[in-house]
Amino acid sequence: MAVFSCSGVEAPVREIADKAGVGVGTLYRHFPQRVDLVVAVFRNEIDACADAAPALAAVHSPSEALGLWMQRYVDFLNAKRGLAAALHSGNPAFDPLPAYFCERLRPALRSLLDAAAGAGEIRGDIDPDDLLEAVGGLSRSAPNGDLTQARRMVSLLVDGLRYGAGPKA
Amino acid sequence: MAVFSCSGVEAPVREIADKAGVGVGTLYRHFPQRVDLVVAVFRNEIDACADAAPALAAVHSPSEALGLWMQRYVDFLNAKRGLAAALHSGNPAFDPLPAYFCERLRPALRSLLDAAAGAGEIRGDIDPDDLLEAVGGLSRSAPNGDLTQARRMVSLLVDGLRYGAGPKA
DNA sequence: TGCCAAAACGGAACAACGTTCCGTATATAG
DNA sequence: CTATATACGGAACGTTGTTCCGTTTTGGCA
Repeated sequence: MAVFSCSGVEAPVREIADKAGVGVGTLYRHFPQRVDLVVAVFRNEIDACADAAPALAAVHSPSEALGLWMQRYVDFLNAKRGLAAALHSGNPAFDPLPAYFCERLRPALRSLLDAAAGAGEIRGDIDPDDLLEAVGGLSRSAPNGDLTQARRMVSLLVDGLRYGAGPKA
Repeated sequence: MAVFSCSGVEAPVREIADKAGVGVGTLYRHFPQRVDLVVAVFRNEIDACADAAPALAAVHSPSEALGLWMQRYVDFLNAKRGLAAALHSGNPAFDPLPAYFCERLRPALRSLLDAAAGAGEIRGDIDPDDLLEAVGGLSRSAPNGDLTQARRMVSLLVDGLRYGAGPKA
């Protein structure tokens, strides 16, 4: 993961092995192909992002947790910009990743939305998928380094969720 | 071009040289980098597609020429599906290509639109860029081999252009 | 504790790739 | 016709992903 974010997804296997302090043979026993390595890293980061949801919910109010998680999600998308190209490279090894992406992130976000809606802090008619995709579009449209703009837009989006909040159904 | 459409854009340089009946040295004198080769092929196909416009206009009625060229454009997009991934690979050698794409194809389409609109066969408020992008989206959304669907949709689109046609302004 | 099979390791070795280089063949000018 | 310049072909180089095998470490049994 460190090598990927430093030297890009195209970093040589040897460099990764060196950084990990192991030989290439060891690396290949754990990840038979180069692609398996990047898939594993990607799944790992998806998991980390999904797991952040309950963690945030435990120590913040529902709508605060939602807002903080959305920013966390922006970070995730920004870090994975390099991988987006690899995903559409046609390599079938990447095919299951989008499904895993939804499978993990959608419930994570849904739990945050439900909690916030249940507490009457936001409106209740929000589809997690819409939101995930919207934030994706937002941070894709922003230029490379300027993720502060993406943050502002997402923050605006979350405020929008609060606007129509009514009392608990 | 033959090798690219047969073995994909990632075809080895040696294979291209063999197919061309020359040595790799000769190939590299004409195209110093592998990337230059695919850029040249791409520009070539853009030119061929753009040049098809006046050729079709010379032997068909304005709206027929427009419809035929749109189908020709679908073929072009379909053939270049493999290149689309390469274009977004971050290699700066590909940067000028999108501009060239617009520079050549926009006037080509505009001349067809103007001719058809001038003849009162289609409406006159169509933006070439909108159309190019729309067809791009149409043939991107269609599955791999099924370009007959893309053809039908594009044909529908062209019929739509005819719908609002009024007498010459 | 001492030994041995089994697993894990490291890095040299392989194949394929893009790219460079140089000896040879071809063309061109005088 | 010769001399120079240009174009050519393919062997050779460096770097990549991947495989292979000798060595080390591990873990259970006497």
